[in-house]
Amino acid sequence: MQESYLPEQVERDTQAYWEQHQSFRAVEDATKEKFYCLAMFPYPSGRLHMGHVRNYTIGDVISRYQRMQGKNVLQPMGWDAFGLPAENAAIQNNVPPATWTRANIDYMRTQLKRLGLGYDWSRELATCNPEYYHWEQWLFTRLYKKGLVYKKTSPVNWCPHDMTVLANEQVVDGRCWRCDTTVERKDIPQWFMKITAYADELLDELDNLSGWPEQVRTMQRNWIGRSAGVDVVFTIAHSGEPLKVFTTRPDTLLGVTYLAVAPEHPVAQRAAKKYANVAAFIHDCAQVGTAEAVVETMEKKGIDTGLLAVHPITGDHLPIFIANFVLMGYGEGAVMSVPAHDQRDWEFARQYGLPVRQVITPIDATQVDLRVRAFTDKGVLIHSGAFSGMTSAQAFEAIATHLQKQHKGSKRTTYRLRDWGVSRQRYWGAPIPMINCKKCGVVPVPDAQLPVVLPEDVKFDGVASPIKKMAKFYKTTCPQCGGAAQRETDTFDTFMESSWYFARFTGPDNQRGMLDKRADYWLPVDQYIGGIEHAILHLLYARFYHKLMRDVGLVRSAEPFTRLLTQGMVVAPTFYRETMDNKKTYFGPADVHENCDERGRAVSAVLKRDGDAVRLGNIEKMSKSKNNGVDPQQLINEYGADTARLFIMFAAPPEQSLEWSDAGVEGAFRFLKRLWRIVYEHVQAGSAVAIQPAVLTDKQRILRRQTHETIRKCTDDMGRRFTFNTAIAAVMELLNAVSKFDDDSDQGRAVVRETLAATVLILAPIVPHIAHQLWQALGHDQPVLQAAWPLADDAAMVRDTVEIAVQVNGKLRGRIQIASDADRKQAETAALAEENVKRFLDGKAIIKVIVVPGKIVNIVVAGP
RNA sequence: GCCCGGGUGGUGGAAUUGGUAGACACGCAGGACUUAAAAUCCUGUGGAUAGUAAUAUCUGUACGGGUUCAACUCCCGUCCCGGGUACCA
Repeated sequence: MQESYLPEQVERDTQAYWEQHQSFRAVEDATKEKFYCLAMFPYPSGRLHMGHVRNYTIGDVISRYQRMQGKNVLQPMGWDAFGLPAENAAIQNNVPPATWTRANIDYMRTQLKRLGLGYDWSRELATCNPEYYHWEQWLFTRLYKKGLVYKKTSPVNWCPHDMTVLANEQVVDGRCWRCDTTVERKDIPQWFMKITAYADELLDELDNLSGWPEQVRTMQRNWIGRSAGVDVVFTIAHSGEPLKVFTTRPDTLLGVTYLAVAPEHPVAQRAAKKYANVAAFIHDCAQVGTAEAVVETMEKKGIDTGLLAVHPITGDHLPIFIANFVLMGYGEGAVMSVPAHDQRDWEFARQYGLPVRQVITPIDATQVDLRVRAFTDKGVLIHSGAFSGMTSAQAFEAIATHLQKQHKGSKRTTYRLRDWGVSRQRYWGAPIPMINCKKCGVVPVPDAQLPVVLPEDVKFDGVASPIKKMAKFYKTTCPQCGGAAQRETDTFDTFMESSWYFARFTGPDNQRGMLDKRADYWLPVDQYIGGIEHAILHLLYARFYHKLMRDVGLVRSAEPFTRLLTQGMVVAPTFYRETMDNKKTYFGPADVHENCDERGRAVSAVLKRDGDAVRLGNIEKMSKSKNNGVDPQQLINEYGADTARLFIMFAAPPEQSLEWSDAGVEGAFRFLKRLWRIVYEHVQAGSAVAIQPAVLTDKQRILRRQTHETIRKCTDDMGRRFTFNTAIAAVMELLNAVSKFDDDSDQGRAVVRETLAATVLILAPIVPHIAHQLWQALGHDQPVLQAAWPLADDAAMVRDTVEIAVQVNGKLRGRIQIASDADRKQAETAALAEENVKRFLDGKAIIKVIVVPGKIVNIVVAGP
């Protein structure tokens, strides 16, 4: 054993050992309990950042911990390789997205290997490979035949200057990020998957996902947003045409004072033909992107169409407005407005001088002032004819029934969840396997012609997808009639690939099918780990996809991920400069020098390169687009992978977001050096005998007790709570105790040997390289990788006395030592006898005494 | 706007079921070792007051209220920060 800790050498040797022994190769074995541990695969952006290090270290720690519990562990890794950044790089640097992406993968793979992550690399996959997306295309054509896939028009962000579709990220303050042109909404035909057909199951199954954080389940519930409501049919005066709206508050129907329709609604279009100002308003409404956050925060505007609607119950004539916040395609594209009982309607009515008609009054009959705001709670109906006096709940049923009888409405369950639009007008994605034939219409590509391979040798001569102009790609023959036909040139949303990769890892070499029986050995994933930013979209799509695969007979389970750990983001400051045309250029934290105030907060910053000021942005998740990722490479080069892993795990519990700072890395490194030295000095002094518990001295017993208490705590922290930071802290305390323990006797050394062995075993999942070496040094023939997790011995943890706190009126006044088996009476007597406590009881009447065994005694006295 | 989180010393964080706030670590200060430095080791470290000191008292978990014998923890309200918001992944 080396005297000093040389991480580079330790890590090189250990990794060579793993490589040589194929230590992480996962093999299906029906006789062993399996554990499939998966961390969300990365987008190959170029280099790892600290968020990756955190994500993959957590996964590796859990994998290694489970392995020490005797499980047959699968931990794979792959690449979410399609996506927008590759196209941006292609446009900027004139390099094909495939080339750029594969180079990034190669570099990032070496970085992951350097971190010592125990992956079964034989299962590696990249979603941009035809062998992968082949099966996604295959499934899509199956779903088309099942009626779960359809085409409809839907709005996109359109840049009229670049003549291209923009992602929401490419729209900055309503303008194109490249040319600063105001973005427009434009309707184009796109493919959709019927996720709403699974809405009930996706919602109801959340109740059974007990291994998921409640927070994530709540977010998904709200996102799916099942609500009961009523379709209400108004009619347009004069023409008598129906105008359907949906409401979750039919009890307020008698309070409707106007209707509002989307600018794209046929009623609005008709009014536009008649009135120039209406046409201008509609044109105005389209000058905004499609993002919900933008639509919901923009100024609410409307215009009167001049048309009137007839109320289905009262027959009143109500104005029909066009409103910029009503969206075509969500629901009916038209809403009924009840200013008295909906805050947005109230504000709109006030702005345009529309009447406010109260029809609900609070149950407790308190006064409501509708001049101040809308009253949005449920209550009792007034001014509602035959329905007056009913509660909101009663009126819901009564009004729905009434409308149904009159054929003017019916009850309906709706979802906030919308069908999944999977078409992208981009190049770097999996081609949608559909053919458009003039004669036969849409025809799916037959199985024998799959995969539809994306041409990789392309040049970007503009910003548009090159395959849209590539006849070689899109010209084809119709599989049905044999005539000339065109391929779909749109590609899939990249969420398609990430929705089933977890399943493909069970058999990535399968050339004949999407999945095989290995899937049912490994699935579902026992532990999934990834950023909280994926709480809704990715995790919901993956759940949906899993059910789709189940329903075509590929898997048996209903849900893909049994337990979910959502790690908090690693966030970092952003720095940018703004040009005259509002374009922002972001600079990495490594290229910037921050000036801090006396409290350590950054107040200004300059670019190191030129010394000129840059602006401070928000502190955000590390990302390519904001250029605020911190590359772990320097850290690893300087201190080694174990220090990097230990530091990131010690910095905070995994679910908490973490503002990046490398202050404290030294501490992690110091700890490993200390551990190495203590083990070195211990083994240099010779071997150790077996512990004889009966003959131990008090000090020996105390150290041994702390060892076993630490094992117990760390087992809970690492196996159940996932609070690796507190497990590490407990091990640090244990090591502090060992260095204070000065006893060279045989039994003294035996106790130290046991403590050091436990320390190495507990740390093995976190710092596997140093643990591998130290385990050998402590005299074990088997590698630590094959060692079992240590067991806490109850007999070693027995305590004779415990310290408990004594409070008077809830304030701490003293501490007492009492026998650990003392009863309440004994604890109370001891507490009352404590000197400082007696001072506070002096001359006061004791009202009661609360005893919490093993914790606290609180004496409640009268008076001040 | 809406949905979901978070806010504790100079810093990262601990307090697991309502029961001793600040474990562990960083930083800082002082000391030991050294010709010196690095490394290492030891001691102290929320704020205030009193005391030579041991120690004691008051105060303190974003802010304002409340429940309770007892609140970082539960409830109501406010502010600030982060994530998502369906084409960033």
